Amino acid sequence: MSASHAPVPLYAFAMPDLLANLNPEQYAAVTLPDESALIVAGAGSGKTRVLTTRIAWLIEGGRVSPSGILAVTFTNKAAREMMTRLGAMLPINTRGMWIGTFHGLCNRLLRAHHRDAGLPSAFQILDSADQLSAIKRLLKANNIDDEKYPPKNLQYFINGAKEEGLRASRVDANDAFNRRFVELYAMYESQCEREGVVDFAELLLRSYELLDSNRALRAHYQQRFSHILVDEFQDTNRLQYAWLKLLAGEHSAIFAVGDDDQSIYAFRGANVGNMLDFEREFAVRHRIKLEQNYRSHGNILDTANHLISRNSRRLGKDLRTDAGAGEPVRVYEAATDQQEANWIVDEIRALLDQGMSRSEIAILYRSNAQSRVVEHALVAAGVPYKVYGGLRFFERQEVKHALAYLRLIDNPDDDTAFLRVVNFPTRGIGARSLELLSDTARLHQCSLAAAAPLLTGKAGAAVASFMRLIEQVRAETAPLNLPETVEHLLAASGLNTYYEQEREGQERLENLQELVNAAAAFAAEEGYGRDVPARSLPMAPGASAAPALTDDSDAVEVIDAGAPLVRQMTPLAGFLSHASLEAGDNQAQAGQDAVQLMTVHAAKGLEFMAVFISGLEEGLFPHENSAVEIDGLEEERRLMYVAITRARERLYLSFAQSRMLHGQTRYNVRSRFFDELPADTLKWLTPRIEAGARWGGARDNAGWGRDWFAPPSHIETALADKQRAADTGYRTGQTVFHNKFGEGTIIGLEGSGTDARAHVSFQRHGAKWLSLAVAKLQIVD
DNA sequence: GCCGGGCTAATTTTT
DNA sequence: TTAGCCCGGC
Repeated sequence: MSASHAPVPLYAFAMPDLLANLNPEQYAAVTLPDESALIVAGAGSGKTRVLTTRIAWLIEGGRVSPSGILAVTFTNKAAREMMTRLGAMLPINTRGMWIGTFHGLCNRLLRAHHRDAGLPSAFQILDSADQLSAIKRLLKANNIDDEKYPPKNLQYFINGAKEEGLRASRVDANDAFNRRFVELYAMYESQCEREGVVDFAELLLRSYELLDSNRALRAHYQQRFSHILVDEFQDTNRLQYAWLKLLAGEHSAIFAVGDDDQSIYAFRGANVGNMLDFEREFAVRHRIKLEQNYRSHGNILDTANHLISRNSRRLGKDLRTDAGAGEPVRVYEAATDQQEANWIVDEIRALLDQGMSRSEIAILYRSNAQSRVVEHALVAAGVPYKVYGGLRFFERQEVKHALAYLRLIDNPDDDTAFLRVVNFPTRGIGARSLELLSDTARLHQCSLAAAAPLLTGKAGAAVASFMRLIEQVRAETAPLNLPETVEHLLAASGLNTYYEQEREGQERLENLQELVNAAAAFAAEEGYGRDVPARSLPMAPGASAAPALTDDSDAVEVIDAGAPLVRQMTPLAGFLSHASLEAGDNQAQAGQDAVQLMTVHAAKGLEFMAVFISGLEEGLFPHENSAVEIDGLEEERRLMYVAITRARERLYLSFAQSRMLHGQTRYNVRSRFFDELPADTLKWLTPRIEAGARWGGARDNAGWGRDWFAPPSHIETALADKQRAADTGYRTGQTVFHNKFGEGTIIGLEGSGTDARAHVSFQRHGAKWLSLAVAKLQIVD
């Protein structure tokens, strides 16, 4: 019998320990009754601690068994952290618990119920790059002009639609261009279906639909997960919110933790509004604010509080600290970006001399391109540094090649994988042969692998020999465990030989060997014995195939009584999922103790003793593109807020009068954020010159962006006429022209009057929400 | 099939 | 400025 039916207190006597050292707000949050609650957790307020302690407290008090918990995060790192901390608090095995990322948990769900979800048992996950190449292939196969329908945009469009919960059949299409997009979306869906692959958004949407359409399954999970805990709630998109709501049902309690002031991912679909929707729709009675900050000194917090108070529509929050005021926030104005970089390096050297370690120092910037100057200065000064945001392990080409072979072994219909390695290493299968093959496949509506035997002639022979290779590797690896399978494949595929002969192949070879290690580590971590073949399900017969859950309640029991659901995956399928869902470390160089360089976005969730925020110039930070985005300036301000609150003791702000950008010297004005910071926490190292004095005339905050992107007057006039003509004058499906982003299609409209917004899918810039009052959109007929 | 020149575009990013 | 992509030539 599963533990879920008999929750038993584990260590009742340990409870005081668990709750010791919590401040009153934290305590209140952790010990809330069994109903939905919103925890507004400020930066550095012990958010993760509250989340994990809440879980521990629920389990310990016998309110729920570990299997009744579902805890969801956005990143694998956060999920791991939660499991580690929980494991330290309670003597339980956290591995079997449903703690993971949205995508990871959805993957688990779909593996367990792949049949009900309409997926093959060995379905594979496309990462963004795979998805893009699948889309390119789709366009090519159907002779579609990729100038007119850029693959990137189609990808954006498809993912955007999925994240709104919309299948192609339900997307609005009013003009020919838009209809074509929807049509391509539908074709993409059937291509994925045929190949047995799902993209990231599909994991979410598919599992949402699975629960939505299958009453028994839904009831089962709703009942099972009586407590759902969500981290970084402000980052959830609409589909994730809907998914949570569906899973919670009528009776489960959602413990949502988030910070509206740290919402910086609107551009990828995050909807802060989910916080208020949640309060309303779940009749939340408890909103608890965690405002006690354990990270930063007073001056730093005051600076952050003051800045963010400028934002409207906040839930409202002021961070406080028991630490003293500490050092003032130092501000430096440089003549050039190079001088700015040199100053930063000088200050860093002073900090290092004082004994601060390099890894406690971070240099933050708004966009990646800004790292170059700083890197130069660091190299010149001989200061070791680490840049975050490079290629990750599973994204390296040699690793992707190897994974493609593994995928083919598991699922030969995976055309993305097929095309990636059919001629790598080269085996004389050129573009001509592949064209023939893909024509054949299209004709028979089948995968490339399935079409291979139908191909005749020289091309047919070459492809057949490749298929024999795959077949042979498949047979040879049947008895092998996961790392052995990878090892064998590296040899049999010719990848090893290829990189051995390659002049600069040494590092790639090492990465391939590292892949074997990663496979071994994965197998060990998941508890697969060395004798478990990579493509077998180590379960009792009968339970190996996930029972199809229909409206038969007996079948539901089988799942609960069986082994953990993760075992519904073979080691290989699990490893491939792992590779797609967790691309690995995001750091370029490995260096031991190094100064940390990253974008502000990448710094979210981290903290450092000393933080430098560089490039604080109008157009850069706040970024000029944000000017035309809905609430763009407020999001930039939140971004600045996140940046400031990363610092524990030292905070340095800097900007440069001129900066090399896009090969040209740009002359910038200091960021408006300086005018929004409190004067008494700042210490100007260079003379502070009042805004406007240098450039003549005050800046117009209200018209953020208006001057910069004013379209030609004839467009403005035409637009004004149309706006006067009827309401906003826009409708979805219309093709519009934007002065900066070019042509796009309106895929959604919201609000009215000055608040009216349009969701526009641009051909070259992706989908953006634009304020109709600010952005000038010309209707193209 | 590979190399290199020319063209283009250049926020932020996890899964 | 520079990185990535495409196309043309060998």
